[in-house]
Amino acid sequence: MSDLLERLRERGWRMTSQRRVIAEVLDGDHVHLTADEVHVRATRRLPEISRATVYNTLGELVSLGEVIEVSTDGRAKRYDPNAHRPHQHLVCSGCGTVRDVHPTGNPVADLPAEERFGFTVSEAEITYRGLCPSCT
Amino acid sequence: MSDLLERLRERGWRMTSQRRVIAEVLDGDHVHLTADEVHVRATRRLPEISRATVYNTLGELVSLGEVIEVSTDGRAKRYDPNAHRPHQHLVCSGCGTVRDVHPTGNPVADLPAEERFGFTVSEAEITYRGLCPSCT
DNA sequence: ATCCTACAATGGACTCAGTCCAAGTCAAGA
DNA sequence: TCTTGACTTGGACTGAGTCCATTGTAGGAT
Repeated sequence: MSDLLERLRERGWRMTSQRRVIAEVLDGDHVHLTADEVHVRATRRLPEISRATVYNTLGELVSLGEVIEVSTDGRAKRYDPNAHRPHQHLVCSGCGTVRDVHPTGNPVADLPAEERFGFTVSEAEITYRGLCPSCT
Repeated sequence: MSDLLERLRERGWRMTSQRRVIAEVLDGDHVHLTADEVHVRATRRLPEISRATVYNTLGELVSLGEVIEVSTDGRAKRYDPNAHRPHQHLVCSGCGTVRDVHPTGNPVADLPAEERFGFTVSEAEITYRGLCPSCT
């Protein structure tokens, strides 16, 4: 994740302790935290960080393309730092766990022209649902 | 949609004017209204219908499997009465218009075993995004 | 036709996720 | 080390949805 900090600095981001902590919290694979979870974890390292800053920073990371916003359940949005390798999501209907997955094929190609209603289709977002080993 | 009312009556639904109006509002193809939009339209026919009733009724229709809940944008959920023919959604990134679409192939099959993390995968929900003819 | 009652509707308070803003703070270039 | 504009803060606010005590009523029983 330090390469993330590097990239951000190169783009002229002012590096504050808040932003550093948020970037650290988002480090790892299969990380899909809500803004609130990010806030809780960030607070453990930097007690006075505010909710507004967490929302601001996550929003910036999303517009910079460094983090992806995922809504798997219609409730709080989740933030996925694995933005540089295209992937889809597998969600457990029992406990809500989310995993990054890589289906075969090109999903957009599976939508025939006569089903496109004249749209220019650029992207397909897939949410697989099922039960994880411990919820089965 | 009268067949919907029929099915509901058979399942022992008490038929009230509120429920009838909500079912009528949801009639049609490519209908993807938010709860609030349903409420506004229902109010035109039955001025004193309450928000709570709209939410209750939509929730019941969803648990009965007569309506599908769709969250295309992480904001308000949308309600799709086309529940008896499996389909996916194509959303315009410009204006938010939603169309029901039918991709070829079986999306669940495109997720290889080694990408399933031991989950029992039962379903795949696809959101295609792009620009509609008038937003292009 | 009327009565009964369990199921349904109501509206207002409440929660949860997220946004907005005016005021204070501070990173980093001069 | 000074300066300044970008960043942070907390609290008020919004939008979507839930909860609940009270009131109303569909539809079976009489």
